[in-house]
Amino acid sequence: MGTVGIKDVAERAGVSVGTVSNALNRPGSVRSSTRAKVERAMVELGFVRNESARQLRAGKSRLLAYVVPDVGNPFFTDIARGAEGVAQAAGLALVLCDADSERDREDGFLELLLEQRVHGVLITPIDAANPRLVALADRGVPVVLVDRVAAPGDILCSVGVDDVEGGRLAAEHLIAQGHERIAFVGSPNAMPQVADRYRGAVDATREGADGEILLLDSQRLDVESGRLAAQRLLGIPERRRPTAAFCANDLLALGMLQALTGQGHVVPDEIALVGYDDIEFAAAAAVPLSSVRQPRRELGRLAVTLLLDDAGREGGHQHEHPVLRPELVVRASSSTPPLVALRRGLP
Amino acid sequence: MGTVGIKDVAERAGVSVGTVSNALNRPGSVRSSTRAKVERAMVELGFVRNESARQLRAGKSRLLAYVVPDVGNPFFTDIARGAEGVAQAAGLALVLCDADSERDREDGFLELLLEQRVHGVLITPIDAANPRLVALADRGVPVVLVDRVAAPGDILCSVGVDDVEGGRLAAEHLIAQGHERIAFVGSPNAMPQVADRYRGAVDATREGADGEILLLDSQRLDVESGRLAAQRLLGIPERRRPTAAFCANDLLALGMLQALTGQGHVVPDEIALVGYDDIEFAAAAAVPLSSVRQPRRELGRLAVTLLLDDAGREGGHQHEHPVLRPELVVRASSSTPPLVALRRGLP
DNA sequence: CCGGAAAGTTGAAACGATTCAACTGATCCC
DNA sequence: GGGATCAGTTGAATCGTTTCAACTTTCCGG
Repeated sequence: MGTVGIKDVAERAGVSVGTVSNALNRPGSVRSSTRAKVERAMVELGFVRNESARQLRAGKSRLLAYVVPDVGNPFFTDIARGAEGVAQAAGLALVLCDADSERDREDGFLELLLEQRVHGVLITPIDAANPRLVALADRGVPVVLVDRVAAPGDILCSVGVDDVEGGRLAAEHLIAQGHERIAFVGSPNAMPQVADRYRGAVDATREGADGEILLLDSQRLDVESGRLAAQRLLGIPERRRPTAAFCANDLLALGMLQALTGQGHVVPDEIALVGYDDIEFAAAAAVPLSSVRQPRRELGRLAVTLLLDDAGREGGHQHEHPVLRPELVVRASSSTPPLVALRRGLP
Repeated sequence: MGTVGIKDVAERAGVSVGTVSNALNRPGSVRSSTRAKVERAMVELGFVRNESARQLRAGKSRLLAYVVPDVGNPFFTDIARGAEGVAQAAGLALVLCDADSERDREDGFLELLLEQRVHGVLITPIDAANPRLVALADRGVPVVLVDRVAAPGDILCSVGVDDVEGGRLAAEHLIAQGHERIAFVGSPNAMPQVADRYRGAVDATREGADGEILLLDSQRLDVESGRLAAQRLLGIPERRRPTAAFCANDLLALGMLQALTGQGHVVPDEIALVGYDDIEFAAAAAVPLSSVRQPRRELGRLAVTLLLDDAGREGGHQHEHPVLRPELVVRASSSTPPLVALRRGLP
């Protein structure tokens, strides 16, 4: 009574295996009375199609994978949500692979996915220069880099958000609120995304003329690092201390917020904060956090769309690199209250 | 130049396909000089094993899936982290499937996983009575229910946390802090986990004699619902208003915290808060949140361990239903400050 | 240097679904 | 009635790997 195959169904229904297969894949081409017989047999025997066998013949599976560096970060799960919708509409299932910030895991997944002959791979790579990515593409598995602005030599599709613009938006906003000394919290050297945000902020202060940016380097982008950054900020003598901080992501900003208010400093009066990503918890903070919102779901949707296009064409697929625009969401953490504004001589 | 198969490798290396397969799966049984030849051929041709074909023969894949109701909830991703470790050690890869709280999606994934003949399925089901779960197990796919305390008729493995105990811990703590009117925020009717937490809290007040519980029903367990619950709480005349709220999860508690402080109410002086799950953002809130911590990673590890045990035995596998103990983490949101304690006549 | 055990290698037969050219009957029209 | 057409149906070949009984080679003690 091992497993029920198409053959058992055929026998039971008194037809050939070809007919069962047709009933399954091209129902229209089978006389309805026959189809009924087959369907009944399938139910009676509890038949479940063996996807491995189908794949073996088809050469491709119906799985789409999104390899993320950290499933714990709501930013990525939101992208996944967006991607899932489009994937499902195309008859593909999206599964998530969590590399947990480890290259080895990421490599392990890529290897597995290649062996599985998955339909396609979305990935926010720990290192976009990983040769496995190109190897995958060479073997005919469409790959799309997610949350990545194309670099010159890129030969893969990618979707990204204009982080320079995002950094600029945040800094311009803070300057408009009257801040002249602004801290940037993050690690521009570790991640290109962060480098861009930093650059955008620096550009804005250059143009604004009377702003300056202080870099508070923070290797990791998590809540704990935010708390530490707050300590360092408070260690600066008050005369020279920045009156605002722009954080490379919301986790950092939340950490700072906690440390600052925990020590009696009022946000935004003493120190204004702007985060990045606009995760759900940003709005839910005790002092709702201003943040640069990335169109996450759109990013996911777009990524799958590109991937399907790539998979669709035979060979000649032009790789694309769309870049979306971020948007500043202003909340209490950076809205200068009237009194403070007056003190700073703002309109 | 289509795809490179084991046959091409065999030809190139001047051996038979059987030998290539052996070199791949039982390297010890192949003379090392032969193995070297084979390996070289594989590299030269860029051979990648076709997992579908292997599966077809083996009857089972090396994929483990965890079907979650909501990847956006850090609680589940932490469980996944725990699970991943054990899975990897066993040579299996764990993928996440996000049902997004929709039954149809969940069903879709289960169907797919069955067709893929996955090695096993972990699931935190939207509805544990879903017949597909048992169907899966009947077809020989090990299934483990996660975050589920076994109900009498259960014929699947499960791992859970004692939510009655968790509810009790939270309520006892609040009572010890001098609170006599306590609100429970959540939807005991929709989810058994929440029902248990509620029951534990009610039990505690019964025994504590001078406590009482007010149920603030909230269908969903997200931040937005928490904000709404806060409104309803504040709508109660102050004389009769609870002085503490125990929320069915941290998202609710964070929502309440935001709404309360946003309207000038001081937590914990006026209203104390306790959440559930102890997600990372709980500690990072502006008023750090007390919460009942569930051993999430341990839950994940245990689930995979059970699953592997189930998969290992031939037929006679005793289903197990371990239940772990939660732990209360007290932070500022429910620590009665000295002055208030004095007013309430506490030691 | 022989016999036999051990080690290494071979190749054909699975695994289960899909495909497709060939076949079978109907149906229709002149 | 004969030929053409068409809708359904058939079953053998195929996908790429694993398995395993049979075979060959190597090794060793006597």
